[in-house]
Amino acid sequence: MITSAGSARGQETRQRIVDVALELFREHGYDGTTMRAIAKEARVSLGNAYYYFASKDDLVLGFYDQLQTAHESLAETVLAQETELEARLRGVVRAWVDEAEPYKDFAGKFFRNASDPSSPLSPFSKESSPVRDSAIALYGRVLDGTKVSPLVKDDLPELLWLYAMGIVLYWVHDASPRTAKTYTLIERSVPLVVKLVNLSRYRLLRSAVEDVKRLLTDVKQ
Amino acid sequence: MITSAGSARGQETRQRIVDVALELFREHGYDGTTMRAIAKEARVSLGNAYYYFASKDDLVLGFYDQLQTAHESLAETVLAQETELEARLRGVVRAWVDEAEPYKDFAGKFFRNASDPSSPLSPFSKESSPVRDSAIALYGRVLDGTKVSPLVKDDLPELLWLYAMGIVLYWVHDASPRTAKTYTLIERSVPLVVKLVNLSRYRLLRSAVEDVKRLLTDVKQ
DNA sequence: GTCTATAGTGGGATAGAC
DNA sequence: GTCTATCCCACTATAGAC
Repeated sequence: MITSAGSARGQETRQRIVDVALELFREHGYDGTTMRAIAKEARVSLGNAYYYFASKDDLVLGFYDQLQTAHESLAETVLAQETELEARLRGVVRAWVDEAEPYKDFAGKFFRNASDPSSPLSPFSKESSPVRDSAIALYGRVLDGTKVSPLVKDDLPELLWLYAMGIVLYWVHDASPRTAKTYTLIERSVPLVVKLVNLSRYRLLRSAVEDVKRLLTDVKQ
Repeated sequence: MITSAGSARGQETRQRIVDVALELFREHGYDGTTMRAIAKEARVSLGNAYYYFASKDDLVLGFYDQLQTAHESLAETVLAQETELEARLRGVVRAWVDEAEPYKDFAGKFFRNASDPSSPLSPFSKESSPVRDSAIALYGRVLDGTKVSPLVKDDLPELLWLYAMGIVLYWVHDASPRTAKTYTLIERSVPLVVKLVNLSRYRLLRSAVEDVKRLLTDVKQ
């Protein structure tokens, strides 16, 4: 969330606006939905809608937030069942695609803004850092109970999140029926990622791993 | 360019609009530049500007086109001098960053366009735009005269281009002074990429290479 | 702090005459 | 190909109610 708590009534209004917005987005697309229509449908004044959301784009952050929460709870059921890194990672990434499916049609519009660095919607922006942090934390939990070289354990959550962002990027552009190709990509790439992670155990690759780690610290913004 | 030729006078008007737009974008940023201001400065009516460019974003595509051409010619001088894969790749990628530098402030807006799946310019879209093809071809020329395993030679141009897209993605979000961090990233990652390419020579990794190749063919849109 | 109502402004985009 | 006139809508401003 962007704003701090507020009263119960405020939270309710806020939620109602997000809900209505998502419904209308799904129905008429992002551009086809006006702030006036959202306000009307949510039974608030236009000004009041802007009281809660600084801009139309800002509403999308509410969507991110909701999606993240839904993903988290779906992911937890996966993590409760699976113990192998491969199954855990695949399950969690798949859960995101499952969860986001109904919004596929207008996700492109969001992503368009999200890839603008000056937009608060950018996954790398300051504004989305709470969402980002909890997403990264989720990929940290993917590693729970698995055997991972301590050499990379600290960096892995962020790297796995980055990998998942790559999947999202692909998904947004995936026009195959029911995004079948995205599922194929996950199926095929997760084992590769896991192999790579396991390789980091070997002495032989220690210097290469150190190289990558140094690259990351130097280059992290 | 998007539209076909048109008359000489039309081409002139069109070019004038692009030139003015780039100048104003650089001066006041993308959002700070209105279509009205562009039209006025280019001495055409607002409607006439829209005759040539379907949208404000569309104007940015003119910029992309111009940048691509400039990059290619700068890259050629690099390729004429260097013979080692590492130096060639580093030089070509650096050339892009050098060339794009003056436009850094509003380059994000361009990137936004490119990552819109519904945009024909989307670098990941099926209908390969000529610009994308010539960019990939450029990374093919990076390999000229270098020793690369025939197992990967066919896929490498596209993969190197993908790597370069990753650098661009980073650059767009890079807020360090004179994008120093992007240059660091190039400096550190190019050797890793080259090492990886050289590793593909070894029998030991043949199955892994085949895995990746199969992944690519299955997942290519 | 939450909300209404209303009246703007600015700028992207379009229609249709010439 | 070029214009003028207009539309639409995100967003702002303001003044006040509870």
